[in-house]
Amino acid sequence: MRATVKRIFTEYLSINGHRKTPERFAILDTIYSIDGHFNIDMLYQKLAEQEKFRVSRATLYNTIILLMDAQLVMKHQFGNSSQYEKLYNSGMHLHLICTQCGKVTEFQDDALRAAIQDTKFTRFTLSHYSLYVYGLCSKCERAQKRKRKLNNNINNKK
Amino acid sequence: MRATVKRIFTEYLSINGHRKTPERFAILDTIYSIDGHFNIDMLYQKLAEQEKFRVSRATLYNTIILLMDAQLVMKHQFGNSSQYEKLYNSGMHLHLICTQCGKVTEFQDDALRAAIQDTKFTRFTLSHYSLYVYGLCSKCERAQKRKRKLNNNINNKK
DNA sequence: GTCAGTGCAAACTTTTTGCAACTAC
DNA sequence: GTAGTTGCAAAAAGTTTGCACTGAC
Repeated sequence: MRATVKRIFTEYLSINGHRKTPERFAILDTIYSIDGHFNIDMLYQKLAEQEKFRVSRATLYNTIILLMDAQLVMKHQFGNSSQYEKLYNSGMHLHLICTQCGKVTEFQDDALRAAIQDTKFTRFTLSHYSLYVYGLCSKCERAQKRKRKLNNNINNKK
Repeated sequence: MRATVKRIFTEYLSINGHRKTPERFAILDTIYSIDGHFNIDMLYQKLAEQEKFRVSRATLYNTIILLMDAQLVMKHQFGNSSQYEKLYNSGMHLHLICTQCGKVTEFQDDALRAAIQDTKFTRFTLSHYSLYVYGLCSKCERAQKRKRKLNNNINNKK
């Protein structure tokens, strides 16, 4: 897996006339060692601790742009800071987001995946996708119900 | 439509013990006069020109949070600044995003919409959703092909 | 040797926060 | 009258940019 994405990235850099710097490969490798979402800060810290490399934030931003262009990384923006995710061989882009507590969960659903993949677009070539389903997680749903009941009682008494 | 969302918002404010300030209703009304996406800056300017109200950005951010909680507005984050969109009676949350030029297009597909709506989630209550399909628009696809051909020629000559 | 790429810090943009003034209740 | 809201300005958070230095080609 890591070897494969490294090859893809090398090829991408060659074709587009970019240099093959050690920083770029260290970043790619670190990204593919992370499961799930990460942001620039997490990536910065992970690189700082596990690798010998000290890579600046500016370089992280630069490299992420290349990796997105090479279809090796995708960007999400749930919260305040952008979240990224490895893209190669990773089908997990269906998200449940609780509008109350903000918790993000990934889920699997083959029927849904097929429906998206099979959709025909006019004048557009699909490369990848991401679905965000908003609603209430079970915890917040229960809290909401309690709250409503409480407010109804107050309003009825008025 | 505007009257309906105003009623929903009024109810929401009552139930949650928030005040019914003129600023809040002016913001709601302006949002529902906008078609498609908008960001805080656009909303600020629109309010400044069309309404008598001068509403600060802080108030816009505060109110948007209430409107999201009341399920009247949803938030996207494509580019740098957050984009928002009215949510009531609006089914257009399927987006095509060109990874090259960044163009965002909304599209309709009833089969896809049904597939999403019919998906059963465990311990999660769907309220709304948003699908982002990434790829190349026809313009950038053509540009990409030209570029690849050019690079192949260069590499072959080497 | 050359120029793309890097690190650093400053600049910029967007969003959040603190506080005094205001007003819906 | 009294909290919840607002406006303003300052602060914070995230990202981009300018510039001198470095190293891949």
